[in-house]
Amino acid sequence: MNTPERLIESTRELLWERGYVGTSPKAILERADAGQGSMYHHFKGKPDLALAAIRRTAEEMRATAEGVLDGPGTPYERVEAYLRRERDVLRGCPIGRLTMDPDVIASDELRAPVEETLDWIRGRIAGIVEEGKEQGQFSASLDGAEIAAAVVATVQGGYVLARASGSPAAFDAGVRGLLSLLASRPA
Amino acid sequence: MNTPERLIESTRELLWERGYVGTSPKAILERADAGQGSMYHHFKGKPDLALAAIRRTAEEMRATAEGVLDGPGTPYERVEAYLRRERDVLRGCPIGRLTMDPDVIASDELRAPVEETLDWIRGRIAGIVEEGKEQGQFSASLDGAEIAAAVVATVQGGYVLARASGSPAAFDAGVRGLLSLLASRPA
DNA sequence: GTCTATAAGCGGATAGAC
DNA sequence: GTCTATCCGCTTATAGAC
Repeated sequence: MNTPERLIESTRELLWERGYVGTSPKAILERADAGQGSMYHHFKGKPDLALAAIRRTAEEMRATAEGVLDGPGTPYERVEAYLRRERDVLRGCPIGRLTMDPDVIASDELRAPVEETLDWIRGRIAGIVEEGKEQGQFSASLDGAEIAAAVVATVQGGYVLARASGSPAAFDAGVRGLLSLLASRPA
Repeated sequence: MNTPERLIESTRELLWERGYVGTSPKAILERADAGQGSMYHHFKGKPDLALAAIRRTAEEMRATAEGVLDGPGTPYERVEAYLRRERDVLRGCPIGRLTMDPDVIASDELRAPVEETLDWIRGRIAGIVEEGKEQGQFSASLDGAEIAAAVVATVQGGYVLARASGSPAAFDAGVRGLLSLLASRPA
């Protein structure tokens, strides 16, 4: 792996573990086994490197989500597959965690990939729910976009509960709870 | 307000805005209009002051939640009141955001009030859902603890979605989505 | 209790040699 | 492209005067 590549990968790891504010260029350089000069040669600075890292993580996450949402099965099964997909729960969401980073939120450029990724997933799930409504699997009274927001929020909030308690159990409980609601056919 | 009080309040504000990693003693002192000496006289250091601040915020949050969950109405209405309660959505949850802070999660002492608060709210809602099951308002097939996890996760994740998009709309959508599922009586 | 002084190291970056 | 040197301000304290 070449130097810019190692820098981006190290930054991705550190952003995931410690967030933007908690990640220093020095820590990145150590992990990438690169020198100061290399970093400032390939990138304008910390925000520029972080942007490259965030964009890549966003792209990867979108691909992973699409891989699950595009799978076979009924609309319910595809949403279920998204919710139950294997996750490193205690590490949290590498994209969602950035929303708690004041410097990321303060920068339109850094926030953009975060917003786009979460918006895209919500839109994708909303479409699947609408499909399910047409097929009669979901009640016509449901709103696709609202259900999608609840689904994605349950995942993002599940990470919060899991990290608070130091165990993935709460994440799994939330997912099961939401699925039990989604599965009950309305009268 | 006396000095220790001002220090705690300033720390609470900064932890909410910038998290633990993003909050420096210097910033606290400036906001509290206190000197270095005062802070180290009243507190052992940053972690000690942060602990006092987190404990107070946790206590306050629990009281606020209890105020809503203890209110009048059916179980559904009380859960709805919790979900719809007025919130400064774009500021995020002052307790939940701490779970994304590496130094908070790394410290059992700092994490404890976070865990206890979220656990307590989940337990409280779980009880209300079980009440609703007894009264036939909720399906007997639902699990109180799982629904509670989904409810709290939707709130916590709603903050993430809202902050990502820079608008409270996604938070509200998630809440409405969950409520629509909760309201549909199963066949 | 509060103030000022002092300190070792980090954060984020620039400059110029190689 | 990468390295070392250098920079200034911040971080997180400690020490001791008042």
